[in-house]
Amino acid sequence: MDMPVRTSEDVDLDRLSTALGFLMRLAQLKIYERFFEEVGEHHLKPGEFSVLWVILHNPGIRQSVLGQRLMIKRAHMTKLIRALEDQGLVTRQVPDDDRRAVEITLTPAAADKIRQASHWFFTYEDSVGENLTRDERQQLTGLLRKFVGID
Amino acid sequence: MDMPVRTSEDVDLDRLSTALGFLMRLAQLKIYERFFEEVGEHHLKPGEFSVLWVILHNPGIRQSVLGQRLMIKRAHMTKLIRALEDQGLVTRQVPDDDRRAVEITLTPAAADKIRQASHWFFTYEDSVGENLTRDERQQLTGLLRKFVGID
DNA sequence: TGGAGATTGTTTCCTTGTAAACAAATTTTT
DNA sequence: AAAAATTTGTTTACAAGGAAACAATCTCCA
Repeated sequence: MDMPVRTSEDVDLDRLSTALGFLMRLAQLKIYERFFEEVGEHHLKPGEFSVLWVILHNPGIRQSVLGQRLMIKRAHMTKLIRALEDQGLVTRQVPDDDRRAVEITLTPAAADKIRQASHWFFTYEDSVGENLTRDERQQLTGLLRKFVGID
Repeated sequence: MDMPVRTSEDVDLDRLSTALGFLMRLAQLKIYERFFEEVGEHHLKPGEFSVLWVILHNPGIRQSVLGQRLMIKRAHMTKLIRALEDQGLVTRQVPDDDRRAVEITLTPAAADKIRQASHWFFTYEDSVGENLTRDERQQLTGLLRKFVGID
C-alpha cells in the first residue's frame, strides 16, 4: 500500500536533508518568518535596520562599500538609500576626491531613532535559536562568521 | 582625522557581527550568488530543483504538505507547480477523499531529468562551505538541522 | 442535520530584489 | 596626453515571492 504522505513530518527529503545550501535557506526563511510574527510591521524591516546601523557606525560610508559588506546589489541600494532619504533619515554627499561616489550619513534625528530601534532589533536577534543550547548557539554563530568571512 | 571607511573589510558592524539572523542572511546570499556563478542559468533553479526532488521521493504529495516542508507559501506554490506543469514535468490530480487538495506526481520524463540534474545539484551542494574544515562543515550542517527542526 | 468555522488552492495586487543598458567620472594602457 | 577599460550610481524593465480576498470543500459541534 503506497500511501502518499499527508503530513510535513513524514516527507522524505533524502539527500536534501544534509545539503548545506538547502538547510541555510530553510533556516533563513524560518528566522524571517518569526521576525514578522514577533516584531510586526510597525518598525523598520531587517534590511533597512542593518543599513542604518552600519551607517551609524561608519559615518560617510560609500554606497558601494555598504553594498559590498551587506551583499546588497547596486541597483537595489540606490532604491533603499533614496527611500531612507525621503524619510529624512540619511543625507547623500558626493565627495570631492571621487565625484562618482556617494557618501551616506545619518541625520541627527535618525541616529536617535536607530539607537531606539536597536533595542527591539537585538532583543529579537538574541532570541533567535532558542531551541539550541547556549553552546550550540555560540558554535553556530562562530561557524557562520567563518563561513561568510567576517573576522 | 575621521576618515570614512573605503573598503568593505574596514566596515564596523558592531553587534551586527554576532547577530544570528544577520549572519544567516549573509550566508544564504553568499551561497545563492555562488550558485549562479558555478551552475549558470542553463539548469533548474535551486527552488525548482528541491520541489521536484521532493516530489520524486514523495509521489502524490499534496501541494500544502510540500509547501509546509519547503517553507513555500501557498500562493507561490500554485505558480511554481503551474510552471512545472506547463513544462510537462508534473501532473496534478484531485484526490477523491479531499476534493480541495491537489496531489502532485512527476511525469516519467521528469523523473529521468531530475535524476540527472541531481548530479550537478549535489555536486554544488557538496562544494558549499569549502572554506570550512570537514569537521566544521559537519558541525554546521548538524546545527542547522536541529535549528530548522529536521530529524 | 445544518450551520459556523477551518482548510486548500487560486487570483490579483503589491513589495523586494535583480539584470542590463546607460552616463559620468576615474584609472590604466599605450 | 589620448584611448581604452573600469568603477559608481542610476534608470528601466522584469522575476521572485508574499498578503489579502475569494470560492470550494471539508470538519466540528450544537
